[in-house]
Amino acid sequence: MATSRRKTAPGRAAPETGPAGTSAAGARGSPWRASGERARDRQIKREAVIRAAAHAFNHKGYHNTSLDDIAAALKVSKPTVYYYVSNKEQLLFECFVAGIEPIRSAFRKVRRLKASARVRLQAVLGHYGQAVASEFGWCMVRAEDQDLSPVMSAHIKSLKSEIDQGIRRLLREGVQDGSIHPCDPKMTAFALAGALNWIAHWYRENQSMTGAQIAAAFISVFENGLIPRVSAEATRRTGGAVAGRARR
Amino acid sequence: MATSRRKTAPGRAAPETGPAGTSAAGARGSPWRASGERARDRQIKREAVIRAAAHAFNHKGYHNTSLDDIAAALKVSKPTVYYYVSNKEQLLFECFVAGIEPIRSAFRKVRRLKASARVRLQAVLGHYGQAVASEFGWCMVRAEDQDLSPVMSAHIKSLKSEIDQGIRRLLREGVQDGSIHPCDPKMTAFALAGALNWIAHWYRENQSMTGAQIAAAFISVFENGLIPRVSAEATRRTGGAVAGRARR
DNA sequence: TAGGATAGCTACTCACCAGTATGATACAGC
DNA sequence: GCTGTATCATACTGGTGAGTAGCTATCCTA
Repeated sequence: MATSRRKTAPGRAAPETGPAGTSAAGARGSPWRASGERARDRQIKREAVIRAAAHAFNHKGYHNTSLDDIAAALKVSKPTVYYYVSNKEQLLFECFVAGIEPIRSAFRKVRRLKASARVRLQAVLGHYGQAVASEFGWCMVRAEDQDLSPVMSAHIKSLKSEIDQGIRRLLREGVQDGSIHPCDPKMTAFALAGALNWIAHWYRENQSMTGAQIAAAFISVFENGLIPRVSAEATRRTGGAVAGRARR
Repeated sequence: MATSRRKTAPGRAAPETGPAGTSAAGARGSPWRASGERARDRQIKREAVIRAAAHAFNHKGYHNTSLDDIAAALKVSKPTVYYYVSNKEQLLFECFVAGIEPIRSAFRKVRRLKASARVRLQAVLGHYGQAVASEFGWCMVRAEDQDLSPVMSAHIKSLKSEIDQGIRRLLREGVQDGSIHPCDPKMTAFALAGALNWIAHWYRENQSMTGAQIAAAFISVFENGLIPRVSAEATRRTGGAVAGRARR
């Protein structure tokens, strides 16, 4: 607790979150090429550290993973890990960001689509499910406020909220354009996200289904609902643009 | 790791799981009444310990809660806590059991019902949701294999699996009796349980909705599905016993 | 009223682990 | 070859927290 923030190494201002966009000087044969290569090397190694951390957190949990474990997995020593990230918390945060980024990008992509809200939601949920089933899914889903400093916690909360609000918006739009059955957007968003988030608890690689397949199966459940449909096929084929005045 | 199990106090053979069944001699005015009262006292205190642990785990997480914290909350010292439970892991396990028991009991109750499988499932899920939103919900849902010894882990897994299988069975029965839309029972059970489990992540007491209300809202989402229903009301009123031959 | 069980406390031990001080090596640029 | 910076290791510190040793007090039974 009490967030013992350190002075983040005086010299090189740590790259922090950003993907350190190839720090100028590309690799076009210039005399600086070597230094550019170094920077790229560093970035690659940094990502390896984050990936190793995600893997370890995934399998043993955040608290049961020591930085020595992560270092050992990379066959380096602990200070080497600290050379690439400033502390354990930041490591979790980076994993979180790596996990959530694909979802944010899915929202952006979908925004350009000219389909019914339900179809757009479907696309987003598909990416969501895949992200949760990815290596970073666990970190994304399980990054607990409890384990993080207030600053990190707030940052993560806002990112999560962004996703939540995006889903709610699609739901509202769907109810309006008649492609989604009238519902409470808040509760429905919680139910959808919850089901998908939970994948991180039981899914492990090498399972019989891929993340995409699971997401598809879940979406089918969400869309149809438990109550039998008199004519599921017919309703399906209308592509969502059905009469939206279902009840009163 | 490596489970540094200690030798579990030689003297008093810890009560372990059993509810310490009122050690003979009831409480019917006999000279042993006092001792019976003592046993009851002990049981009450033990339950208070478990409840305090659940509360602390709930708010701060398992790893961020020390037994000193729990002791402090009860205004006793740490060894006193150890007087009632043998270790921290067992504490988590007891919380888990307390959380999952209502769900098991819901299955038992429902078994006697003479309704369609969907209605029975609905009842189970209602209790499930309420259990997850209870004080023990967090412990039930978040008891991680990673944090427990292999024995505990196996025990918990089997209890969880029992619930999962129960839901799948109701789904299969529902598809057969026509009260549930044809679906993959495994994936559907994962989706349903996942959505409900996730409640433990966001729900806190003093929220605007009660556990029962949330469960009801979720069930409505599950039942209707996202695709609009041509005649939701009509389908609803049939109480589930609709023509089961929806699609081939 | 002695003796044993019950219930609780203070004050420890011991292991683990995040994070660091310090120094060694490799390599780039001069 | 010389100097500064990047990269990594060994070996430490300091704090935290699970679990315990051993003592005290109280209550029950004989």
